[in-house]
Amino acid sequence: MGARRGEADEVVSAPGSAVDEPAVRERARAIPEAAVARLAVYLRVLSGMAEQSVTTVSSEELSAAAGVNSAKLRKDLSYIGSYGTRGVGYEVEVLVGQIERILGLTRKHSVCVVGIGNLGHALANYGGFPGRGFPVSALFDVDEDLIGVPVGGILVDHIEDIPRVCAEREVSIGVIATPPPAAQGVCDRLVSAGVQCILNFAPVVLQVPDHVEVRKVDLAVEMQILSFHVARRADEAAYADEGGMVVPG
Amino acid sequence: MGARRGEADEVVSAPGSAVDEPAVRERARAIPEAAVARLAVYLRVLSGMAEQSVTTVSSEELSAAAGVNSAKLRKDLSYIGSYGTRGVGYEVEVLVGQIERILGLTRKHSVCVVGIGNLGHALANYGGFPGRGFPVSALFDVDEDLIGVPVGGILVDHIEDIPRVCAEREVSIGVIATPPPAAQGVCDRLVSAGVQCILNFAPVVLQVPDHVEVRKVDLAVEMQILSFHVARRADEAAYADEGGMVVPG
DNA sequence: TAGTGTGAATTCGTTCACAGCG
DNA sequence: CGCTGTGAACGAATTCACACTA
Repeated sequence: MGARRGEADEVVSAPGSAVDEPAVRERARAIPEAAVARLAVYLRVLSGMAEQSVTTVSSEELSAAAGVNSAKLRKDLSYIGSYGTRGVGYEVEVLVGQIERILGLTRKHSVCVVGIGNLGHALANYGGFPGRGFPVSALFDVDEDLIGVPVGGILVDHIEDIPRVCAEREVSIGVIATPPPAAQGVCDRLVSAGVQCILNFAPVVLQVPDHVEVRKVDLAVEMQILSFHVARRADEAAYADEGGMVVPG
Repeated sequence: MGARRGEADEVVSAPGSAVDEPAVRERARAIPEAAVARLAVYLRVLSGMAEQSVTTVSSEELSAAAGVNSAKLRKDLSYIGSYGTRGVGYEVEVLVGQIERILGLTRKHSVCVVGIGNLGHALANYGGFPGRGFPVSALFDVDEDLIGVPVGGILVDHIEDIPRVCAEREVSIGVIATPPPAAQGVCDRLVSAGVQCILNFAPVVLQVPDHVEVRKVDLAVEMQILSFHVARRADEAAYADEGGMVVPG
Protein backbone atom coordinates (compact mmCIF):
# COMPACT_ATOMS: atom_id res chain seq x y z
CA MET A 1 0.00 0.00 0.00
CA GLY A 2 1.12 3.57 -0.56
CA ALA A 3 1.49 4.67 -4.15
CA ARG A 4 -1.80 3.01 -5.09
CA ARG A 5 -5.18 4.62 -5.44
CA GLY A 6 -5.26 5.89 -9.04
CA GLU A 7 -6.35 9.30 -10.13
CA ALA A 8 -8.72 7.54 -12.54
CA ASP A 9 -10.91 10.25 -14.06
CA GLU A 10 -14.21 8.48 -13.44
CA VAL A 11 -15.37 6.42 -16.38
CA VAL A 12 -17.26 9.04 -18.34
CA SER A 13 -18.99 8.90 -21.71
CA ALA A 14 -17.33 9.48 -25.10
CA PRO A 15 -15.25 6.30 -25.31
CA GLY A 16 -14.02 4.43 -28.38
CA SER A 17 -13.36 7.17 -30.92
CA ALA A 18 -10.16 7.09 -32.96
CA VAL A 19 -7.45 6.25 -30.41
CA ASP A 20 -6.33 2.67 -30.13
CA GLU A 21 -3.73 1.80 -27.55
CA PRO A 22 -3.74 4.85 -25.29
CA ALA A 23 -6.63 5.76 -23.00
CA VAL A 24 -6.90 2.09 -22.12
CA ARG A 25 -4.70 2.54 -19.06
CA GLU A 26 -7.17 4.50 -17.03
CA ARG A 27 -9.92 2.23 -18.28
CA ALA A 28 -8.29 -1.04 -17.37
CA ARG A 29 -8.09 -0.23 -13.68
CA ALA A 30 -11.79 0.57 -13.63
CA ILE A 31 -13.05 -2.86 -14.65
CA PRO A 32 -14.41 -4.79 -11.65
CA GLU A 33 -12.70 -8.13 -11.02
CA ALA A 34 -16.01 -9.94 -11.32
CA ALA A 35 -16.50 -8.45 -14.75
CA VAL A 36 -13.02 -9.54 -15.87
CA ALA A 37 -13.84 -13.15 -15.02
CA ARG A 38 -17.03 -12.93 -17.05
CA LEU A 39 -15.29 -11.30 -19.99
CA ALA A 40 -13.14 -14.42 -20.23
CA VAL A 41 -16.30 -16.50 -20.41
CA TYR A 42 -17.86 -14.27 -23.07
CA LEU A 43 -14.65 -14.60 -25.05
CA ARG A 44 -14.92 -18.35 -25.09
CA VAL A 45 -18.55 -18.31 -26.14
CA LEU A 46 -17.80 -15.75 -28.83
CA SER A 47 -14.88 -17.80 -30.14
CA GLY A 48 -17.20 -20.75 -30.48
CA MET A 49 -19.65 -18.60 -32.39
CA ALA A 50 -16.94 -17.29 -34.67
CA GLU A 51 -15.96 -20.86 -35.53
CA GLN A 52 -19.51 -21.50 -36.57
CA SER A 53 -19.41 -18.43 -38.76
CA VAL A 54 -21.84 -16.44 -36.66
CA THR A 55 -21.13 -12.79 -37.42
CA THR A 56 -23.52 -10.94 -35.13
CA VAL A 57 -25.01 -11.46 -31.65
CA SER A 58 -27.45 -9.55 -29.51
CA SER A 59 -26.84 -9.09 -25.81
CA GLU A 60 -29.79 -11.39 -25.25
CA GLU A 61 -28.29 -14.28 -27.22
CA LEU A 62 -24.79 -13.89 -25.89
CA SER A 63 -25.89 -13.54 -22.29
CA ALA A 64 -28.04 -16.68 -22.53
CA ALA A 65 -25.09 -18.65 -23.89
CA ALA A 66 -22.84 -17.31 -21.15
CA GLY A 67 -25.34 -17.98 -18.38
CA VAL A 68 -25.82 -14.41 -17.19
CA ASN A 69 -28.58 -11.87 -17.70
CA SER A 70 -28.44 -9.41 -20.53
CA ALA A 71 -28.20 -6.28 -18.41
CA LYS A 72 -25.09 -7.60 -16.72
CA LEU A 73 -23.58 -8.54 -20.04
CA ARG A 74 -24.16 -5.08 -21.52
CA LYS A 75 -22.74 -3.43 -18.43
CA ASP A 76 -19.67 -5.66 -18.60
CA LEU A 77 -19.14 -4.86 -22.27
CA SER A 78 -19.59 -1.18 -21.59
CA TYR A 79 -16.50 -1.28 -19.37
CA ILE A 80 -14.37 -2.01 -22.40
CA GLY A 81 -16.03 0.47 -24.76
CA SER A 82 -18.98 0.85 -27.12
CA TYR A 83 -18.62 -1.73 -29.81
CA GLY A 84 -22.25 -2.60 -30.40
CA THR A 85 -24.77 -1.29 -32.90
CA ARG A 86 -28.09 -0.13 -31.47
CA GLY A 87 -30.99 -2.04 -32.87
CA VAL A 88 -28.67 -4.76 -34.15
CA GLY A 89 -26.16 -6.20 -31.71
CA TYR A 90 -22.44 -6.86 -31.65
CA GLU A 91 -20.09 -8.05 -34.35
CA VAL A 92 -18.56 -11.25 -33.06
CA GLU A 93 -15.11 -10.60 -34.54
CA VAL A 94 -14.93 -7.12 -33.11
CA LEU A 95 -15.87 -8.24 -29.61
CA VAL A 96 -13.39 -11.11 -29.70
CA GLY A 97 -10.64 -8.69 -30.63
CA GLN A 98 -11.54 -6.12 -28.01
CA ILE A 99 -11.87 -8.62 -25.18
CA GLU A 100 -8.56 -10.22 -26.15
CA ARG A 101 -6.95 -6.82 -26.06
CA ILE A 102 -8.34 -5.94 -22.64
CA LEU A 103 -7.35 -9.32 -21.19
CA GLY A 104 -3.83 -8.88 -22.53
CA LEU A 105 -4.11 -11.94 -24.76
CA THR A 106 -2.40 -10.26 -27.68
CA ARG A 107 0.85 -11.07 -25.94
CA LYS A 108 2.08 -14.55 -24.97
CA HIS A 109 2.51 -15.34 -21.30
CA SER A 110 5.07 -18.01 -20.46
CA VAL A 111 3.95 -20.36 -17.75
CA CYS A 112 5.89 -22.65 -15.44
CA VAL A 113 4.42 -25.55 -13.51
CA VAL A 114 5.95 -26.53 -10.17
CA GLY A 115 5.22 -29.98 -8.78
CA ILE A 116 5.01 -32.70 -11.40
CA GLY A 117 2.72 -35.16 -9.64
CA ASN A 118 -0.64 -36.33 -10.92
CA LEU A 119 -1.98 -32.85 -11.35
CA GLY A 120 1.28 -31.35 -12.59
CA HIS A 121 1.40 -34.00 -15.30
CA ALA A 122 -2.13 -33.26 -16.34
CA LEU A 123 -1.33 -29.55 -16.52
CA ALA A 124 1.93 -30.03 -18.41
CA ASN A 125 0.22 -32.27 -20.92
CA TYR A 126 -2.36 -29.68 -21.80
CA GLY A 127 0.74 -28.42 -23.62
CA GLY A 128 0.12 -24.77 -24.31
CA PHE A 129 -2.48 -23.97 -21.69
CA PRO A 130 -6.22 -23.77 -22.20
CA GLY A 131 -7.18 -21.36 -24.89
CA ARG A 132 -3.54 -21.06 -26.05
CA GLY A 133 -1.46 -17.93 -25.60
CA PHE A 134 -0.10 -19.59 -22.45
CA PRO A 135 2.85 -21.76 -23.49
CA VAL A 136 4.24 -23.93 -20.71
CA SER A 137 7.95 -23.20 -20.87
CA ALA A 138 9.33 -24.68 -17.66
CA LEU A 139 8.61 -27.52 -15.23
CA PHE A 140 10.04 -28.01 -11.74
CA ASP A 141 10.09 -30.70 -9.08
CA VAL A 142 12.30 -31.88 -6.22
CA ASP A 143 12.25 -35.58 -7.13
CA GLU A 144 15.69 -36.46 -8.52
CA ASP A 145 14.13 -39.20 -10.66
CA LEU A 146 12.12 -36.59 -12.52
CA ILE A 147 14.85 -34.02 -13.16
CA GLY A 148 15.81 -34.04 -16.82
CA VAL A 149 12.82 -36.17 -17.80
CA PRO A 150 10.61 -34.69 -20.53
CA VAL A 151 6.94 -34.21 -19.66
CA GLY A 152 4.70 -32.90 -22.36
CA GLY A 153 7.83 -32.04 -24.33
CA ILE A 154 9.56 -30.00 -21.60
CA LEU A 155 12.42 -31.15 -19.42
CA VAL A 156 11.85 -31.01 -15.68
CA ASP A 157 14.28 -28.82 -13.72
CA HIS A 158 15.03 -28.79 -10.03
CA ILE A 159 13.16 -26.35 -7.83
CA GLU A 160 16.47 -24.79 -6.82
CA ASP A 161 16.81 -23.56 -10.40
CA ILE A 162 13.55 -21.65 -10.41
CA PRO A 163 15.20 -18.21 -10.30
CA ARG A 164 17.64 -18.89 -13.15
CA VAL A 165 15.28 -20.81 -15.45
CA CYS A 166 12.32 -18.47 -14.92
CA ALA A 167 14.49 -15.47 -15.71
CA GLU A 168 15.96 -17.10 -18.84
CA ARG A 169 12.57 -18.12 -20.19
CA GLU A 170 10.78 -14.97 -19.11
CA VAL A 171 8.12 -16.80 -17.15
CA SER A 172 5.34 -14.45 -16.15
CA ILE A 173 2.91 -16.89 -14.56
CA GLY A 174 3.75 -19.61 -12.05
CA VAL A 175 1.47 -22.56 -11.36
CA ILE A 176 1.91 -24.34 -8.03
CA ALA A 177 0.83 -27.98 -7.98
CA THR A 178 2.97 -29.24 -5.11
CA PRO A 179 1.95 -30.93 -1.87
CA PRO A 180 0.78 -28.41 0.72
CA PRO A 181 3.96 -28.27 2.83
CA ALA A 182 6.10 -27.32 -0.15
CA ALA A 183 3.82 -24.62 -1.52
CA GLN A 184 4.95 -21.59 0.48
CA GLY A 185 8.62 -22.29 -0.19
CA VAL A 186 7.98 -22.64 -3.90
CA CYS A 187 5.93 -19.50 -3.85
CA ASP A 188 8.77 -17.58 -2.22
CA ARG A 189 11.18 -18.80 -4.89
CA LEU A 190 8.83 -17.80 -7.66
CA VAL A 191 8.40 -14.37 -6.14
CA SER A 192 12.13 -13.84 -5.80
CA ALA A 193 12.46 -14.97 -9.42
CA GLY A 194 10.27 -12.01 -10.33
CA VAL A 195 7.10 -13.93 -11.12
CA GLN A 196 4.20 -11.61 -10.33
CA CYS A 197 1.23 -13.86 -11.00
CA ILE A 198 0.61 -17.21 -9.36
CA LEU A 199 -2.06 -19.83 -9.79
CA ASN A 200 -2.12 -22.00 -6.69
CA PHE A 201 -3.59 -25.50 -6.62
CA ALA A 202 -2.13 -26.37 -3.22
CA PRO A 203 -4.61 -26.20 -0.34
CA VAL A 204 -2.61 -23.56 1.52
CA VAL A 205 -3.04 -19.84 2.06
CA LEU A 206 0.01 -18.28 0.43
CA GLN A 207 1.63 -15.22 1.95
CA VAL A 208 2.94 -12.90 -0.77
CA PRO A 209 3.99 -9.27 -1.11
CA ASP A 210 1.38 -6.76 -2.29
CA HIS A 211 2.59 -6.59 -5.86
CA VAL A 212 2.06 -10.30 -6.50
CA GLU A 213 -1.32 -11.52 -7.72
CA VAL A 214 -2.45 -14.92 -6.49
CA ARG A 215 -5.45 -16.90 -7.70
CA LYS A 216 -6.29 -20.17 -6.08
CA VAL A 217 -8.06 -23.29 -7.26
CA ASP A 218 -9.06 -25.16 -4.17
CA LEU A 219 -10.72 -28.50 -4.66
CA ALA A 220 -11.49 -29.04 -1.00
CA VAL A 221 -13.14 -25.65 -0.70
CA GLU A 222 -15.25 -26.27 -3.80
CA MET A 223 -16.38 -29.64 -2.49
CA GLN A 224 -17.24 -28.15 0.87
CA ILE A 225 -19.28 -25.37 -0.67
CA LEU A 226 -21.25 -28.02 -2.55
CA SER A 227 -21.60 -29.97 0.67
CA PHE A 228 -23.05 -26.87 2.30
CA HIS A 229 -25.66 -26.70 -0.42
CA VAL A 230 -26.53 -30.36 -0.06
CA ALA A 231 -27.03 -29.76 3.65
CA ARG A 232 -29.11 -26.66 3.08
CA ARG A 233 -31.35 -28.56 0.69
CA ALA A 234 -31.79 -31.35 3.20
CA ASP A 235 -32.72 -28.81 5.87
CA GLU A 236 -35.23 -27.14 3.62
CA ALA A 237 -36.78 -30.45 2.68
CA ALA A 238 -37.11 -31.39 6.35
CA TYR A 239 -38.63 -28.00 7.08
CA ALA A 240 -41.13 -28.39 4.22
CA ASP A 241 -42.08 -31.86 5.45
CA GLU A 242 -42.85 -30.47 8.87
CA GLY A 243 -45.47 -28.32 7.17
CA GLY A 244 -43.44 -25.16 7.34
CA MET A 245 -43.56 -24.53 3.63
CA VAL A 246 -46.47 -22.88 1.93
CA VAL A 247 -47.23 -24.50 -1.39
CA PRO A 248 -47.45 -21.75 -4.00
CA GLY A 249 -50.60 -21.25 -6.10
CA MET B 1 -38.35 -19.75 -9.07
CA GLY B 2 -41.55 -19.43 -7.10
CA ALA B 3 -41.45 -20.95 -3.65
CA ARG B 4 -38.14 -19.25 -2.92
CA ARG B 5 -37.56 -16.07 -1.01
CA GLY B 6 -37.52 -17.21 2.61
CA GLU B 7 -39.55 -15.70 5.38
CA ALA B 8 -36.26 -15.47 7.28
CA ASP B 9 -37.00 -13.35 10.33
CA GLU B 10 -34.03 -11.08 9.83
CA VAL B 11 -30.99 -12.37 11.65
CA VAL B 12 -31.49 -10.57 14.92
CA SER B 13 -29.59 -10.71 18.19
CA ALA B 14 -30.03 -13.39 20.87
CA PRO B 15 -28.52 -16.34 18.96
CA GLY B 16 -27.01 -19.53 20.34
CA SER B 17 -28.92 -20.14 23.53
CA ALA B 18 -29.96 -23.69 24.38
CA VAL B 19 -31.31 -25.13 21.12
CA ASP B 20 -29.01 -27.26 19.06
CA GLU B 21 -30.26 -28.60 15.75
CA PRO B 22 -33.31 -26.45 15.10
CA ALA B 23 -33.08 -22.75 14.32
CA VAL B 24 -30.15 -23.58 12.10
CA ARG B 25 -32.39 -23.83 9.06
CA GLU B 26 -33.26 -20.19 8.88
CA ARG B 27 -29.67 -19.40 9.72
CA ALA B 28 -28.08 -21.51 7.01
CA ARG B 29 -29.84 -19.69 4.23
CA ALA B 30 -28.59 -16.40 5.62
CA ILE B 31 -24.87 -17.11 5.22
CA PRO B 32 -23.45 -15.27 2.20
CA GLU B 33 -21.81 -17.52 -0.39
CA ALA B 34 -18.55 -15.63 -0.02
CA ALA B 35 -18.56 -16.35 3.69
CA VAL B 36 -19.16 -20.06 3.10
CA ALA B 37 -16.06 -20.24 0.92
CA ARG B 38 -14.03 -18.57 3.63
CA LEU B 39 -15.41 -20.84 6.35
CA ALA B 40 -13.93 -23.75 4.42
CA VAL B 41 -10.57 -22.01 4.52
CA TYR B 42 -10.84 -21.28 8.24
CA LEU B 43 -11.68 -24.93 8.78
CA ARG B 44 -8.48 -26.03 7.11
CA VAL B 45 -6.36 -23.60 9.07
CA LEU B 46 -8.05 -24.63 12.29
CA SER B 47 -7.53 -28.32 11.54
CA GLY B 48 -3.84 -27.62 11.11
CA MET B 49 -3.78 -25.83 14.45
CA ALA B 50 -5.62 -28.67 16.15
CA GLU B 51 -2.99 -31.11 14.87
CA GLN B 52 -0.35 -28.98 16.50
CA SER B 53 -2.27 -29.07 19.73
CA VAL B 54 -3.22 -25.41 19.66
CA THR B 55 -6.33 -25.10 21.81
CA THR B 56 -7.25 -21.43 21.49
CA VAL B 57 -7.05 -18.73 18.82
CA SER B 58 -7.96 -15.08 18.68
CA SER B 59 -9.67 -13.61 15.64
CA GLU B 60 -6.45 -11.75 14.97
CA GLU B 61 -4.31 -14.90 14.78
CA LEU B 62 -6.80 -16.94 12.82
CA SER B 63 -7.51 -14.19 10.33
CA ALA B 64 -3.80 -13.66 9.68
CA ALA B 65 -3.33 -17.36 8.99
CA ALA B 66 -6.33 -17.39 6.68
CA GLY B 67 -5.29 -14.27 4.82
CA VAL B 68 -8.28 -12.06 5.66
CA ASN B 69 -8.78 -9.21 8.10
CA SER B 70 -10.06 -9.86 11.58
CA ALA B 71 -13.32 -7.94 11.22
CA LYS B 72 -14.31 -10.10 8.29
CA LEU B 73 -13.39 -13.23 10.15
CA ARG B 74 -15.48 -12.29 13.17
CA LYS B 75 -18.42 -11.38 10.96
CA ASP B 76 -18.13 -14.71 9.14
CA LEU B 77 -18.04 -16.63 12.40
CA SER B 78 -20.98 -14.66 13.73
CA TYR B 79 -23.11 -16.11 10.92
CA ILE B 80 -22.77 -19.55 12.45
CA GLY B 81 -23.28 -18.51 16.08
CA SER B 82 -21.43 -17.16 19.10
CA TYR B 83 -18.75 -19.64 19.99
CA GLY B 84 -16.02 -17.30 21.17
CA THR B 85 -15.10 -16.08 24.62
CA ARG B 86 -14.75 -12.32 24.97
CA GLY B 87 -11.35 -11.28 26.12
CA VAL B 88 -9.94 -14.69 25.16
CA GLY B 89 -10.73 -16.01 21.70
CA TYR B 90 -12.10 -19.22 20.22
CA GLU B 91 -11.58 -22.82 21.21
CA VAL B 92 -10.13 -24.52 18.16
CA GLU B 93 -12.01 -27.79 18.68
CA VAL B 94 -15.33 -26.04 19.09
CA LEU B 95 -14.92 -23.97 15.95
CA VAL B 96 -13.84 -26.99 13.93
CA GLY B 97 -16.95 -28.83 15.03
CA GLN B 98 -19.30 -25.95 14.34
CA ILE B 99 -17.91 -25.17 10.91
CA GLU B 100 -18.06 -28.85 9.97
CA ARG B 101 -21.66 -28.92 11.07
CA ILE B 102 -22.61 -25.85 9.04
CA LEU B 103 -20.80 -27.11 5.95
CA GLY B 104 -22.58 -30.44 6.24
CA LEU B 105 -19.35 -32.37 6.72
CA THR B 106 -20.76 -34.54 9.45
CA ARG B 107 -22.30 -36.61 6.67
CA LYS B 108 -20.39 -38.33 3.86
CA HIS B 109 -21.01 -37.19 0.30
CA SER B 110 -20.41 -39.77 -2.39
CA VAL B 111 -18.71 -38.37 -5.44
CA CYS B 112 -18.54 -39.61 -9.00
CA VAL B 113 -16.00 -38.50 -11.58
CA VAL B 114 -16.96 -38.46 -15.25
CA GLY B 115 -14.21 -38.38 -17.86
CA ILE B 116 -11.15 -40.43 -16.94
CA GLY B 117 -8.48 -38.59 -18.92
CA ASN B 118 -5.44 -36.90 -17.43
CA LEU B 119 -7.42 -34.82 -15.02
CA GLY B 120 -9.96 -37.53 -14.21
CA HIS B 121 -7.12 -39.86 -13.29
CA ALA B 122 -5.60 -37.25 -11.06
CA LEU B 123 -8.93 -36.70 -9.35
CA ALA B 124 -9.70 -40.40 -8.96
CA ASN B 125 -6.29 -41.00 -7.46
CA TYR B 126 -6.79 -38.45 -4.75
CA GLY B 127 -8.89 -41.39 -3.53
CA GLY B 128 -11.33 -39.97 -1.03
CA PHE B 129 -11.36 -36.34 -2.03
CA PRO B 130 -9.46 -33.51 -0.41
CA GLY B 131 -10.15 -33.20 3.25
CA ARG B 132 -11.92 -36.59 3.25
CA GLY B 133 -15.65 -36.96 3.78
CA PHE B 134 -15.91 -37.11 0.00
CA PRO B 135 -15.38 -40.74 -1.03
CA VAL B 136 -15.14 -41.27 -4.78
CA SER B 137 -17.61 -44.07 -5.38
CA ALA B 138 -18.05 -44.14 -9.14
CA LEU B 139 -16.09 -43.38 -12.31
CA PHE B 140 -17.43 -43.02 -15.84
CA ASP B 141 -16.07 -42.71 -19.36
CA VAL B 142 -17.09 -43.52 -22.94
CA ASP B 143 -13.83 -45.19 -23.94
CA GLU B 144 -14.50 -48.94 -24.21
CA ASP B 145 -10.87 -49.67 -23.32
CA LEU B 146 -11.39 -48.04 -19.93
CA ILE B 147 -14.68 -49.65 -18.96
CA GLY B 148 -14.11 -52.19 -16.21
CA VAL B 149 -10.57 -50.99 -15.56
CA PRO B 150 -9.83 -50.03 -11.96
CA VAL B 151 -8.57 -46.49 -11.38
CA GLY B 152 -7.69 -45.53 -7.85
CA GLY B 153 -9.42 -48.71 -6.72
CA ILE B 154 -12.75 -48.08 -8.50
CA LEU B 155 -13.94 -49.72 -11.70
CA VAL B 156 -14.82 -47.41 -14.56
CA ASP B 157 -18.42 -47.66 -15.81
CA HIS B 158 -19.89 -46.48 -19.08
CA ILE B 159 -21.52 -43.07 -19.18
CA GLU B 160 -24.78 -44.70 -20.22
CA ASP B 161 -24.92 -46.27 -16.78
CA ILE B 162 -24.78 -42.98 -14.90
CA PRO B 163 -28.43 -43.08 -13.81
CA ARG B 164 -28.32 -46.64 -12.49
CA VAL B 165 -24.90 -46.52 -10.82
CA CYS B 166 -25.39 -43.08 -9.28
CA ALA B 167 -28.72 -44.16 -7.80
CA GLU B 168 -27.27 -47.42 -6.44
CA ARG B 169 -24.30 -45.70 -4.82
CA GLU B 170 -26.21 -42.64 -3.69
CA VAL B 171 -23.91 -40.20 -5.42
CA SER B 172 -24.65 -36.67 -4.32
CA ILE B 173 -21.87 -34.80 -6.11
CA GLY B 174 -20.84 -35.21 -9.74
CA VAL B 175 -17.50 -34.06 -11.06
CA ILE B 176 -17.25 -33.41 -14.80
CA ALA B 177 -13.76 -33.79 -16.28
CA THR B 178 -14.68 -34.56 -19.88
CA PRO B 179 -13.71 -32.76 -23.07
CA PRO B 180 -15.91 -29.70 -23.66
CA PRO B 181 -18.26 -31.18 -26.27
CA ALA B 182 -19.27 -34.02 -23.96
CA ALA B 183 -19.88 -31.91 -20.87
CA GLN B 184 -23.47 -30.81 -21.38
CA GLY B 185 -24.63 -34.33 -22.24
CA VAL B 186 -22.95 -35.73 -19.15
CA CYS B 187 -24.42 -32.96 -17.09
CA ASP B 188 -27.92 -33.80 -18.33
CA ARG B 189 -27.41 -37.45 -17.42
CA LEU B 190 -26.21 -36.54 -13.95
CA VAL B 191 -29.19 -34.28 -13.43
CA SER B 192 -31.64 -36.92 -14.55
CA ALA B 193 -29.87 -39.33 -12.19
CA GLY B 194 -30.85 -36.98 -9.38
CA VAL B 195 -27.42 -35.48 -8.73
CA GLN B 196 -28.01 -31.97 -7.42
CA CYS B 197 -24.47 -30.67 -7.11
CA ILE B 198 -21.93 -30.55 -9.89
CA LEU B 199 -18.32 -29.52 -10.02
CA ASN B 200 -17.42 -28.72 -13.62
CA PHE B 201 -13.87 -28.72 -14.94
CA ALA B 202 -14.90 -28.54 -18.58
CA PRO B 203 -14.59 -25.11 -20.16
CA VAL B 204 -18.27 -24.91 -20.99
CA VAL B 205 -21.20 -23.02 -19.51
CA LEU B 206 -23.57 -25.72 -18.31
CA GLN B 207 -27.30 -25.24 -18.56
CA VAL B 208 -29.08 -26.80 -15.58
CA PRO B 209 -32.46 -26.55 -13.86
CA ASP B 210 -32.79 -24.15 -10.93
CA HIS B 211 -32.53 -26.80 -8.24
CA VAL B 212 -29.07 -27.95 -9.34
CA GLU B 213 -25.99 -26.24 -7.95
CA VAL B 214 -23.01 -25.92 -10.28
CA ARG B 215 -19.51 -24.76 -9.35
CA LYS B 216 -16.91 -24.45 -12.01
CA VAL B 217 -13.15 -24.64 -12.03
CA ASP B 218 -12.03 -22.99 -15.20
CA LEU B 219 -8.32 -23.03 -15.93
CA ALA B 220 -8.57 -20.83 -18.99
CA VAL B 221 -10.53 -18.19 -17.13
CA GLU B 222 -8.05 -18.18 -14.26
CA MET B 223 -5.13 -17.80 -16.65
CA GLN B 224 -6.86 -14.98 -18.48
CA ILE B 225 -7.59 -13.12 -15.26
CA LEU B 226 -3.89 -13.35 -14.43
CA SER B 227 -3.08 -12.18 -17.95
CA PHE B 228 -5.30 -9.17 -17.39
CA HIS B 229 -3.30 -8.31 -14.30
CA VAL B 230 0.00 -8.72 -16.12
CA ALA B 231 -1.29 -6.34 -18.77
CA ARG B 232 -2.53 -3.83 -16.21
CA ARG B 233 0.83 -3.85 -14.49
CA ALA B 234 2.60 -3.28 -17.79
CA ASP B 235 0.28 -0.36 -18.55
CA GLU B 236 0.84 1.17 -15.16
CA ALA B 237 4.58 0.85 -15.51
CA ALA B 238 4.47 2.52 -18.92
CA TYR B 239 2.30 5.27 -17.51
CA ALA B 240 4.69 5.84 -14.61
CA ASP B 241 7.66 5.97 -16.99
CA GLU B 242 5.96 8.65 -19.02
CA GLY B 243 6.04 10.79 -15.89
CA GLY B 244 2.35 10.39 -15.21
CA MET B 245 2.89 9.05 -11.74
CA VAL B 246 3.36 11.35 -8.79
CA VAL B 247 5.96 10.01 -6.41
CA PRO B 248 4.46 10.10 -2.93
CA GLY B 249 6.09 12.15 -0.20
C1' DT C 1 -38.27 -0.62 -34.17
C1' DA C 2 -35.22 -3.41 -31.87
C1' DG C 3 -31.46 -3.44 -29.03
C1' DT C 4 -27.42 -0.81 -27.05
C1' DG C 5 -25.46 2.05 -23.41
C1' DT C 6 -25.89 4.01 -18.98
C1' DG C 7 -27.56 6.90 -14.95
C1' DA C 8 -30.13 5.73 -10.88
C1' DA C 9 -31.91 2.46 -7.56
C1' DT C 10 -31.05 -1.54 -5.21
C1' DT C 11 -28.86 -5.37 -3.27
C1' DC C 12 -24.94 -7.57 -1.42
C1' DG C 13 -20.61 -7.72 0.89
C1' DT C 14 -16.96 -5.44 3.59
C1' DT C 15 -15.16 -2.48 7.02
C1' DC C 16 -15.61 0.48 10.98
C1' DA C 17 -16.08 1.34 15.60
C1' DC C 18 -17.68 0.43 19.88
C1' DA C 19 -20.91 -1.63 23.36
C1' DG C 20 -20.80 -5.55 26.19
C1' DC C 21 -18.92 -9.42 28.43
C1' DG C 22 -15.70 -12.81 30.46
C1' DC D 1 -8.51 -5.08 30.17
C1' DG D 2 -8.86 -7.47 25.87
C1' DC D 3 -11.42 -9.53 22.51
C1' DT D 4 -15.83 -10.88 20.74
C1' DG D 5 -20.09 -9.80 18.44
C1' DT D 6 -22.71 -6.61 15.84
C1' DG D 7 -25.31 -2.32 14.42
C1' DA D 8 -24.29 1.18 11.29
C1' DA D 9 -21.51 3.33 7.57
C1' DC D 10 -19.53 2.44 3.51
C1' DG D 11 -18.35 0.64 -0.99
C1' DA D 12 -18.81 -2.63 -4.79
C1' DA D 13 -21.61 -5.18 -7.85
C1' DT D 14 -26.08 -6.11 -9.85
C1' DT D 15 -30.37 -4.92 -11.68
C1' DC D 16 -33.72 -1.71 -13.41
C1' DA D 17 -35.56 1.15 -16.72
C1' DC D 18 -35.35 4.17 -20.30
C1' DA D 19 -33.13 7.68 -23.34
C1' DC D 20 -30.90 7.22 -27.54
C1' DT D 21 -29.60 5.80 -32.06
C1' DA D 22 -28.54 2.96 -36.22
